[in-house]
Amino acid sequence: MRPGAGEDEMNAEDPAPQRADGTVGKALEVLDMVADFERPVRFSELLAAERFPKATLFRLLQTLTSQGMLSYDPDRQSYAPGMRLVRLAHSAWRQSSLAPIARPHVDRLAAQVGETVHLAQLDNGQVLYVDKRNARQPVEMFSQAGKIGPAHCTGVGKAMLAFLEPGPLEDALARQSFHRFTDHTLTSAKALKADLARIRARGYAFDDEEHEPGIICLAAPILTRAGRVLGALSVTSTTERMNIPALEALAPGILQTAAAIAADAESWRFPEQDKRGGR
Amino acid sequence: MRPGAGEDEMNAEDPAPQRADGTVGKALEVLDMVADFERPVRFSELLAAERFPKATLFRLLQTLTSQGMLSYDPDRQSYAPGMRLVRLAHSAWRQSSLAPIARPHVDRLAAQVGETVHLAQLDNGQVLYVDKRNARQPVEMFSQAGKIGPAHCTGVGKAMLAFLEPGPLEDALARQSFHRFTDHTLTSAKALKADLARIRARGYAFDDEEHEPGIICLAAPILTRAGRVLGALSVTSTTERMNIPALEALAPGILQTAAAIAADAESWRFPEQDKRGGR
DNA sequence: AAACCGAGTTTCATTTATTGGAACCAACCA
DNA sequence: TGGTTGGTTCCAATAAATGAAACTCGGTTT
Repeated sequence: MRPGAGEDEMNAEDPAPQRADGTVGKALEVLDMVADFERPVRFSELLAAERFPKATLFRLLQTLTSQGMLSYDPDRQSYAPGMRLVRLAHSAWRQSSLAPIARPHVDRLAAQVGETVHLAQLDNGQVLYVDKRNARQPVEMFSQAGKIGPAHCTGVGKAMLAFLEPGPLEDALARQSFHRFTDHTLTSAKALKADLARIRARGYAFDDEEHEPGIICLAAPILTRAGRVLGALSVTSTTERMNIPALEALAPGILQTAAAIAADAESWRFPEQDKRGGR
Repeated sequence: MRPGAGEDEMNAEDPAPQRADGTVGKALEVLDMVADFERPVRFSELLAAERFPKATLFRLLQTLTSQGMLSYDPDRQSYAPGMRLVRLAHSAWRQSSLAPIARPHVDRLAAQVGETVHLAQLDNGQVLYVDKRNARQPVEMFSQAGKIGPAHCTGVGKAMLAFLEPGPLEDALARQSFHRFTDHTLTSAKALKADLARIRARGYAFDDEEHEPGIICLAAPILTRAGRVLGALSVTSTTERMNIPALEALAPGILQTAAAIAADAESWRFPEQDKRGGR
């Protein structure tokens, strides 16, 4: 089994979502659980929320804490994601995300259109924002990079879904909540697929107030020459300032930027540096 | 053994640095190793760099990859930190770091002094930058937040070390490389301790070109009322634009900001929200 | 004050996953 | 063709994870 390969021919009917490779998988599941709470969480809350037996959960938490992946506040007796994650994520962001490569292009586009620009990637069927240029105020750091969002009702999400292979697409669709955020939200796989077909034909996606009322956006996928989805790029505005046709006028610039990012990403090779960071 | 507690009375002579709780520890060690390379890394490179036997390392990598903690590029046959880390770090940054609480204060200070401002915390004896305000251009995202640096030769590092308890201090000192970056770098624990005493007396630290030539900074610790080190705050400039006395003139503002952050951090309690993110 | 409680922690025999030496496979040289 | 490197798989030995139950410790209740 090659790690990266996207197994097409897995049994289509595995009962449990077949997570958890051994102990490490469980530990990471706990880690996710703590992170999902978005606030310090107590042992008993985790215990209630999870299938692990007391003692097991306890040891898992201990291990993660002693490893710095979680931090424990003895006063409040609560766990929170630890700073080691931030350190690790720094590396991840720098070398696995599109952000460093795309930065100059995103900067240019943002300056050009004067609206908010998002750069996103697909992570487990969810949209993961990896960079953002806010028209005015300085970038909100992590509060945006690292944030996840739904794919079924965002421009970047749909732009990426539209160009997925059938296998990964089904997988991603299965992970959508299809939660209705607004009147315009597409709330079924069928409706979404119809839109995806249009997006594929058109080359870019709209979000016409599907996620938040008053917020519209145009998004283009970032694709390798071979057609693999790398990410997506979007320009967001409000119905007050703009409308869909006005956004569409920006499409050429956005598509061009997306293409430029794709080209850079593909030609990118890591310099064969041999120096190690000064630890 | 309470997870968070800083065991004072552990046998002072454990031979190996006693890492690795079980499998999870090993997996995380591999993760760190991959991250430390700061570039995609091949199986054999990791194998050479590490004590794990081939098969073990292989399985560890498989597990981490299938969990999304690493990404694997089949073409180049190389591993890199995965996007799941970015997602997790987002949570960590938001709730475990000082950054969200400190933001308004950091903003204000940055506007006031017109120089680069850093917010840092101590992570395993290293300085971990959690936020940054760049005098001019928009914030460099992760490229700064999540970055680690040496503690022995940076303003924020020394400001934090100076107010550590003897136990944690010794631990942190033992982790310093004491690498000489410039002529001014303090390269021994003895010299550093002398400086820490001055810092403790003075209330703030200088970095007088100890890390980079031409770069000077003034840093203040962020302390709880009880005296526990939460982090540090610094204003950085260049010898071209400023000098040490000029920086010292900014000290009151920096100290005041640090105090304000500490006060906010201490009064901060997480709102007892019960809603969960819309997964 | 004694009994009770519930959250958190530890123990220990049982079960299970991890381990790693060795064999294997597939390219790529020479 | 035969050697070599780089990566993957096997499987019996082993070490680690497991989880039911017992325990501890503050704070309640009766």
